[in-house]
Amino acid sequence: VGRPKEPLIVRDHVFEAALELIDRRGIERFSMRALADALGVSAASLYHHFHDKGEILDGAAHLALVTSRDRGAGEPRSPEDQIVTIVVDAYVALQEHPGILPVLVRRADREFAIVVHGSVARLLRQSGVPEGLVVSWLDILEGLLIGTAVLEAHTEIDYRVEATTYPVLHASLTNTDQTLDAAQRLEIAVRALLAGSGDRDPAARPT
Amino acid sequence: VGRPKEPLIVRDHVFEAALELIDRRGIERFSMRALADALGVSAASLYHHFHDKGEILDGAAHLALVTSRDRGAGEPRSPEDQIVTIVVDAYVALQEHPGILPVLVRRADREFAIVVHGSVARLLRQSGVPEGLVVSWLDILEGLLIGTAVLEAHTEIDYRVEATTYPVLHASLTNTDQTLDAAQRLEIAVRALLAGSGDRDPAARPT
DNA sequence: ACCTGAACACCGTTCAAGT
DNA sequence: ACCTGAACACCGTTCAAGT
Repeated sequence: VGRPKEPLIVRDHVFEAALELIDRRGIERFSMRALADALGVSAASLYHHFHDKGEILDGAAHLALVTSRDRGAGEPRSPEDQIVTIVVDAYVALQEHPGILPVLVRRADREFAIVVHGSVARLLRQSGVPEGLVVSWLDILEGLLIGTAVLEAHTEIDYRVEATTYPVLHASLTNTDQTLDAAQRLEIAVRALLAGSGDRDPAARPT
Repeated sequence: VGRPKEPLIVRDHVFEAALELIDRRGIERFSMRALADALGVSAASLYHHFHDKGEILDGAAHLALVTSRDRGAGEPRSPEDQIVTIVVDAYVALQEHPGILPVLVRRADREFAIVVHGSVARLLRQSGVPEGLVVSWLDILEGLLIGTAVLEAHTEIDYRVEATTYPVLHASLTNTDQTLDAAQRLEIAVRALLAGSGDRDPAARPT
């Protein structure tokens, strides 16, 4: 055909279509041709708007992360509570787009991270983490967040455990009354980490 | 040609060659043809020994994880110290094969995990974690481990942070005297988690 | 400037044919 | 039983050609 009056391809629409496709059919079946089909254009024309496939994946990943909700602006809360809320919210956002996880694992999205890091850094300081360790604790929290999302995206653990060889593990797997889901685990892990984060500089920590 | 007297393809050799190739040139450039070339056979013949590419990737991932060292059998140590050693050792093993990480993210290797889980489960019990929460704490530790490895495999953070918008983060990024490397972060994170893991059942925890 | 069909060099996998 | 070359249906990307 040829050049239309209005461009057929809009960057943001492409990212949305890509994320939608990845969420619905998985990253494995996502291809430039499949995306082009969904958009009603040819695969070749996508290269007029994007450098390569990676740029589209980055955009879709960014989109998945940015749609994090913003609850908890209610009553004043402790810095620890606020950090927990931020981390758990980010986890929920990740969880809603499990297909995009492999992309995040290979291509970090630092543009997103900076917003979260900015506020969490301040909260960490408030809760008594010394300035020189703030970045390290940010990395710890981010690692826990990503790892939790990655593990949860796997199919459930279903390994056979012999009671005689691994008695404790076997008993624990059988005793599932108190088992926590991923969001609950993340919350108590973050609380435990924050409780331990002040240990190195107790004087800076009120209470 | 035809059938040789001795089989040309041995499963374990294939896994070794695959891991070596992935470590050296990255998962992106790893293909059945490249692997076959390295082995001096044809790509088609690999399908006589493996169901598909995924089976080979699983074997390579398993190989990478199994080569975890076994230090620390020296003087008797606290359960916490032993857990720290196991987790950090597993991290080091992961770190030595960063190319295989994307494979681990998509395909969990539970056969490996069970060995680690068996001993860590026992140690968690010893350090005061109630039976019903052992599996949850195993998941937390595993999430932290995987997330730390994933984050570290990325190129370093190099984002621009404006001092006026994010004063605390900016100051912390500038103050790098105390910054910890990934293994150090993992160690203090695991210690903080273990310290917090007993809180729910303090009676079970001896001092 | 923007989009297209056709082509290039790949890829995982299958299969008839060889010994 | 084990290995092969050739083929199939894909893939990301490029490019001359169209308007």
